[in-house]
Amino acid sequence: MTTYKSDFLNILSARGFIHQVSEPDVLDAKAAAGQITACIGYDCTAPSLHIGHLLPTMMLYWLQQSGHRPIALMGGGTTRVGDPSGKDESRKVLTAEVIEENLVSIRKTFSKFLKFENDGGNAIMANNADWLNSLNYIDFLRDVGRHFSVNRMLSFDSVKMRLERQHELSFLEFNYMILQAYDFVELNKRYDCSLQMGGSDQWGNIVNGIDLGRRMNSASLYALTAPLITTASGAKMGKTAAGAVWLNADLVSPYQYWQFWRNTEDGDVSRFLKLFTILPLDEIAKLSALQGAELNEAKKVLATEATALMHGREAAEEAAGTARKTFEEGTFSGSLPTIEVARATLEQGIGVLYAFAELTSLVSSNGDARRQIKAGGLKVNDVNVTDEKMVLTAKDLTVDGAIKLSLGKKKHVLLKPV
RNA sequence: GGGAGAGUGUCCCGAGUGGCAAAGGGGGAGGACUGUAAAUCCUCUGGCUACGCCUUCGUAGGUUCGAGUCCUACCUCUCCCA
Repeated sequence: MTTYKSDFLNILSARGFIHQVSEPDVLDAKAAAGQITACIGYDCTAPSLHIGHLLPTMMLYWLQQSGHRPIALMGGGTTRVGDPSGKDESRKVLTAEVIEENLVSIRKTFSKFLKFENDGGNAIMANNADWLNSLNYIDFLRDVGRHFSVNRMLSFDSVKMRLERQHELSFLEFNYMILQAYDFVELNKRYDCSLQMGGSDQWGNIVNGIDLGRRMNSASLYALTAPLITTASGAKMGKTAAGAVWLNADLVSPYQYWQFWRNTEDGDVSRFLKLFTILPLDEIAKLSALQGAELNEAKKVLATEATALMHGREAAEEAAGTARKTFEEGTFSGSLPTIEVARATLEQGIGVLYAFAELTSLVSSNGDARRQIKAGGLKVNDVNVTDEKMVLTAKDLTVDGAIKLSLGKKKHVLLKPV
């Protein structure tokens, strides 16, 4: 591991955030000498960030913690274009309204990690729509476009992949890298931002910005990218059956979020503790030394710490408690996901198929419910369902006044009469 | 505008060229084994009021006892030429 002079790079390096850095020595000296300003760009393609955004966001966190100034750049303008990097299909063009809604929804997430001015900090929230939307085409081509060589743009991976696989790459998307490069230069002008960070797939885009800055303003800009995180078994991180692991609590509850981290593979625990929690490294070292089944303790710490960072300490403890009761004590906690049913409906009796497929959506259809029953995957109050004609009534209410429906070992929903 | 090719089970990739919901893989789900892990093994992965019925191969028609497959028109995409 390289040793740096600046706290910032030392922390990132020690915790495993660094994949590539341009001119590491120069950047290090600059960060050691005084405050630097760095930015990370975020798409507004969805109403919430997901786990994949967490890594770059943690870099902004450490940046601020080590005395520098972070900029969260919202892609209100660039999202209207669409980044072709890493995608072999054109993205649907989003309307300005949707982008604006997404932007507002995403914004809240950053205040969990960064202190903005209204919160006594120095972090900046920028939106590239502020300068991109009003660009004049001809002026832009003359000022910025002339610095780009199409020959070189064609050689970038994001472009090459589309061409090689004979997929369409629209001129709109082809311009994305120019806009992102321009963003960097603009942030440099406005806020003296000299470093852009991002995932490893952003390297090409960021380097373009560095070149453009040098040509337009003789500015010295730097790039730092984080490694692409895959799980120990090689899968891309952050996808579950239900889709992406979102950061907004209304899309993925703190309990589900906690579960996501709890189910981390053994081989990832140490790495994830360093990347996704802010625990001191010596403590992480201790946790990582645990072997075999004891590693589960480390996973719980990982889950609770990561959840606390995102959803607050209280929600994290509650999720941990719910998990403990559900998995270790065999009882259940009222904070499991709950579906309410009218008491009268329950009095009349509810078919199991209906309960699982319609009420709780644990399974996707009656047919799916039947299959799961056959496979022994459905449980009512921890007892396997064997008869698909079984009817749930008030008699099935436990002492806690609810019926616990389970799919497999991990997914539980409470049915509560009201 | 001219020429060539592609669109299949609504998660993805992909066989299928007149006859059974349509091979195979990935991904996913459940079970077994475990530690709420990984690996491995087994099962499943269109819908329903279910020994039957309905819906599905880009869209709309047509030929046929029968169409993913043949014909016609159209849509979308890719490549080459202009």
